Amino acid sequence: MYFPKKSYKVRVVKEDFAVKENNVPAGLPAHETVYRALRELILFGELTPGSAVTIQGLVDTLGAGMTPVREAIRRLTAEGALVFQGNRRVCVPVLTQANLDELAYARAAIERQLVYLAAKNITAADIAILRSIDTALDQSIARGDVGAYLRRNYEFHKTLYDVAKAPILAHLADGLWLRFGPSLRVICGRLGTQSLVDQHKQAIQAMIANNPTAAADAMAADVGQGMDQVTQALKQK
Amino acid sequence: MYFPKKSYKVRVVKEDFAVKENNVPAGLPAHETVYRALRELILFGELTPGSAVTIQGLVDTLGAGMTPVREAIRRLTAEGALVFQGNRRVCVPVLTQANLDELAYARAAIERQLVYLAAKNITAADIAILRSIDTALDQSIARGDVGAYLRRNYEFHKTLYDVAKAPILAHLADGLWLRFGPSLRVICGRLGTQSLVDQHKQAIQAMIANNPTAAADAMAADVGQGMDQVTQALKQK
DNA sequence: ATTGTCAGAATATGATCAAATTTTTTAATG
DNA sequence: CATTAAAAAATTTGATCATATTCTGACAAT
Repeated sequence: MYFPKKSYKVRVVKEDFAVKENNVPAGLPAHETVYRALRELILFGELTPGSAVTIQGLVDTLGAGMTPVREAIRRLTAEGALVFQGNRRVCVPVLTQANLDELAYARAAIERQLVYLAAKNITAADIAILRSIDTALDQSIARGDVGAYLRRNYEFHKTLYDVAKAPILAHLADGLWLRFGPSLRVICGRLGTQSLVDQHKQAIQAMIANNPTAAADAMAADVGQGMDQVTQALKQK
Repeated sequence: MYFPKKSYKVRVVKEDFAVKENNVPAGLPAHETVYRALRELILFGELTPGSAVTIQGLVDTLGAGMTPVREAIRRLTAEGALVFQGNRRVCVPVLTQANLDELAYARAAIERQLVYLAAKNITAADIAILRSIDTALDQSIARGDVGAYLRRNYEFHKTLYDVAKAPILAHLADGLWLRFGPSLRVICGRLGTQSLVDQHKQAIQAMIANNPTAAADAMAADVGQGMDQVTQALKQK
């Protein structure tokens, strides 16, 4: 006889102090949870370029099993957010100037098209959302809150990707964020939020004016500015 | 003092009998081997769009353990070569017309820059290699050998990526091949090699003439032609 | 149609073994 | 003796597998 519910309940009861404990699949599979956590660490956390990422370390930190951790690491390695170091170790990549040039080209090309498509689809409600994110972003800059700035900025771009309804291009763009995110984080942490500029308001204006090309140009310029900041900071180091 | 090389050598000699034993990783880790095998299956094998990919199936087929298979699948999912279907199933994605448009844009943009960079680096020896690949490619077409054509064509582009010395862009381009490879394969299998055209010779001429922009344009056109063929074939289905 | 049951596939864990690095020990030389 | 290079042990971490548990879709019975 087979009683899946029953046996599951028994298991939970047996460890019932652990109702929302770690190893009980709340809703998402563990490998997905670990992936998201590690992704956050890379984009916004303390995982700076050069940091070693160990399987055992994540097993301890996140309280997950080996297999899910392993899968999350492979996924992020495939996306370029982590690199193999020949021996079996994995770390957050350190970008060279040539790497940054590649990223700048790719980001400009992909982001331009995404914003072009987004501008053709965009609704008044979407614009309102973008505006509220941009306002929060400005406040983060004024407050000097680097972490909040990084998240808001990402959120702004990500919202446009959603509106574009181009899943492949959005996935590519997301992968590029993962690659230069750690470097951007370090730079901003060093320089603060004072020197930060963007083209978000120009892009919003162009979208309101129903001018996709102008919006695309604005965001391509925005991306270019961001990459330039990283490049400049890298030179001075 | 610490000399990793030395101690490594000693270790290898000590166990040198266990060269190709069963669960002893001969040269590459199992997860890497499985990844490459699965990648080949997707690019050139019988894994057509829509095919289901099961963990058990690969465990049986490739004679590997579950964990390495799992890792390979996650990697290829992150690269877009496979997709999750919400429930725990994984399959080779079926591309929509919109997807193909996204891919056409991304491939043209990335490939153009890669060829531009390659043309600036290229040596006479590289040109000779490209020519020999292109000759073999033409012979494959004449023979009507679809499998060989696909491999040669990939090899031609891949060689240019190497010459470009732009690892991030090359990785992106590689990921795009994985996405449209299965569709290309199906189309070629259906239509044969008769209608196949490319811009390889024009690109080679431009590189010999030391004209990176012309070479980049030629290969962007080549990519465009390829994507058009897939688009046309998809419409007729 | 709804519910219950089941087989099969996916998820996840911990154990085990192999590989890489650090630390310690040993030996040799000036 | 001190210094330093090599070897050996110890530690940490990665790779793999066997196994237990959970989930899903299909099918049968009402």
